[in-house]
Amino acid sequence: MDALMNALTKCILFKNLDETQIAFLMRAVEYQLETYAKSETLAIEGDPCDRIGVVITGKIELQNICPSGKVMTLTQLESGMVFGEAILFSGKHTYPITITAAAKSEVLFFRKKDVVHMLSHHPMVLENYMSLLSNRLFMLNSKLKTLSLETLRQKLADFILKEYKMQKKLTLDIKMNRKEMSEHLSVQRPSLSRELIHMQEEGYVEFGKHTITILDLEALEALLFE
Amino acid sequence: MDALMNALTKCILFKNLDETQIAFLMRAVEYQLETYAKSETLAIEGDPCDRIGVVITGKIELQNICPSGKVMTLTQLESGMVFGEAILFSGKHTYPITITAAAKSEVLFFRKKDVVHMLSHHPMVLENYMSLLSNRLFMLNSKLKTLSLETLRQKLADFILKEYKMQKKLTLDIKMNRKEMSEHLSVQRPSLSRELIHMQEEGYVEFGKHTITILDLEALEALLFE
DNA sequence: TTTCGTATGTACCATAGGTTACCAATTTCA
DNA sequence: TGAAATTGGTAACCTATGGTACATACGAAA
Repeated sequence: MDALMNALTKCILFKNLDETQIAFLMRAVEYQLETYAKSETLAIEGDPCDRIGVVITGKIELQNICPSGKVMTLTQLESGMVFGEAILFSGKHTYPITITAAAKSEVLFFRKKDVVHMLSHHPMVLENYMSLLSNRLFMLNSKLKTLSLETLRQKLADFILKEYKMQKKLTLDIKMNRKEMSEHLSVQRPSLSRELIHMQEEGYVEFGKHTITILDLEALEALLFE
Repeated sequence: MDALMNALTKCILFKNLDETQIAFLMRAVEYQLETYAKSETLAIEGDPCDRIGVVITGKIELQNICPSGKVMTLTQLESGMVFGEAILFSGKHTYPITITAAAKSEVLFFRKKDVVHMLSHHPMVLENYMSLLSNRLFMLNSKLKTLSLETLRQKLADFILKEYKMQKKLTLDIKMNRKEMSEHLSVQRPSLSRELIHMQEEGYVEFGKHTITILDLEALEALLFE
């Protein structure tokens, strides 16, 4: 039970609640604690879904399994992390992906009615749940914006401007090496090198191994709207 | 007040509530009804946001305004439609876009505390709000998946397979003409024609003006995972 | 039927960027 | 310090697709 409470206090749904409050909530609802062996499947795409899961121990993977059998791992979930929270309240009540245990794992499940009970009886849980959905929406939106950039130059400009917003200085420290950077932007490394050089030649930026200096901020911004 | 109730009964937040219930809720919370002239700005990117808006009359536009001044209209909202619902509960409390009135409009605003009041006092509103966020998440997810397809061939395969799922037959009726179809896939019309022909030559499909016949379903699916 | 307009296919070129191979520079480790 | 491994830049090549212009075919109206 220690591991359980440990995971729940880390869980974003119970943020800002202390152990007493969590214990109180848990006594008021039903839940299912299930154990999975390594490589065991929790659910495959299309399976009905009427509850959310909270990872207590182990490691859970969300995967896209193609008809050809190829597996793409989308995310790994660890102790305290939640899945299924959007399916519960959406129109579609089936898993859009496959869920497997990457290690021996314990998962705590709440049915919709119990989730609703917690939401309506504890304002903080409601707030947390809404934050979870909202923040995920924001993240997706920004991913979408990034993906909708057409040229490598635009992707680079977007990347540089985002760093600028975070670092708030014209000479940016770049933690990644070129390989990592190219993967981050999902382009080829030589293509990245080439474009960096072109942008330097054209006076947008100057770069070193682990720095990029913005020379023409406005021009960079303008690139995103061509 | 007639227009107001008319809009609210259409509003997704109050789905499955009758007028009496809506009126009851409205009496329990504060709200602001504001009027905007055509072209008036409700909020610009970066403005603080601590309330959601419901369009009562008129037409509201969500726009992305570039530093260069270029305006991209993202969506038009009409009577009953909601905006700001994700900002309210996300970590960031500023508008990520600009909002303007495309016509003389009335908008009803609820502050966060009033939204929370409605959510926690009426389970149906809670359910509706969650559905709204969840469904939007799903939509974005599927958009993201579509956008992440790299080649025109993959986009086409994805399009055809989606139609197949909906129409559940191998000979698909295509309502759009080529121009509309190319815009839907955001590619050039001649490029689309070219690729359709290649895919026909290679035995994936056969097509006519307003039909596409799937010849090799598995091969089409395989295209998406290359 | 003829004619005009629109939808569609075709052809051609330009270009971005993937792919690969290679070399130089730097780092790491013995 | 020297050798091997890693990293970054360079170059050559190729393909997908955008862009444009044009031809053809079809459908509607006169």
